[in-house]
Amino acid sequence: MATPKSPPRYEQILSWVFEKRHTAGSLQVSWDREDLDTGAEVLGLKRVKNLGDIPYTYRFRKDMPASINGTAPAGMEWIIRGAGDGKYRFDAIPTQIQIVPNPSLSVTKIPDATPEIITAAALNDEQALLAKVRYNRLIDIFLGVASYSLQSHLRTKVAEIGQVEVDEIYAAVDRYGRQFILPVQAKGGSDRLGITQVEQDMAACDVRWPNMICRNISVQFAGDLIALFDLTVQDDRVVIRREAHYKLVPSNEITVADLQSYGLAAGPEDA
DNA sequence: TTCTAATCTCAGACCCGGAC
DNA sequence: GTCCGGGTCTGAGATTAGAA
Repeated sequence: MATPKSPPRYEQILSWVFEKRHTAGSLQVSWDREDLDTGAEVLGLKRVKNLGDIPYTYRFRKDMPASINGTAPAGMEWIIRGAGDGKYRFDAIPTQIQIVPNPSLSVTKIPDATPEIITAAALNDEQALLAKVRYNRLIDIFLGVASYSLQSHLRTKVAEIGQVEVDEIYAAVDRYGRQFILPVQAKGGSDRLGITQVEQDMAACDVRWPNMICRNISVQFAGDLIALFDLTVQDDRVVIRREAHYKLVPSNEITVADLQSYGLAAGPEDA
């Protein structure tokens, strides 16, 4: 009989930290970076050279190990939040809905204005997605505002959270002169969008642009469509304020019937 | 057996804050 | 103002699993 495969090193270490720090009934479990080293040592595992990769993996890439999530009260799940430099906290929060494109939503065709050279040169899905959103002004179309790309891959430090990265930041103004700051996360490949990401983006914008209204935008490829989400956090849950699907096509493929089928877009002031 | 996809891991880039 | 070290995350190579 084959020996059952042991869980990956990251999972064993994180589970050990949780088990060591968790007390029955508690909904918050604080721990720090050094615990990961201790865990590896106690478990007789090779030391992980990049300790920060462990929490990052279970915050943004993978599901929380079942050995940890299994201890959450009914209807809840554990997430990892930053709690300052080198400090983290497991928080039990209501089970999150997956932010995935709704297949029953209508599709709006947009004349594709992406320069061919950009499409050809994009190195990965995320880069291609952000370029298509930028060149086709999908943020403007989605929110009904005039938006301007401010910075790509903004990295900043937020007290109580730690380092935060936003894929792209837009500044925008609506017809009433209200100014918005729009953190945009492009999701593709194995990355997933969760409450941690949305909270971090909002916190970063709050620190850097306290006088502007923050709107969290997520963009995803959905087959040949681009899905845009306006997200927020309510009662510890990421919720979709608005969602729209766009298909970039040559302009001669858009018919009058297509145009007549589109309703009037709601701007952020209508949401 | 070979190929492909998924997963795991870590070197290096980068940001930030503290020390000087 | 500059340097340096700590911390975080990306991107990609290595490894493993599954399919053909």
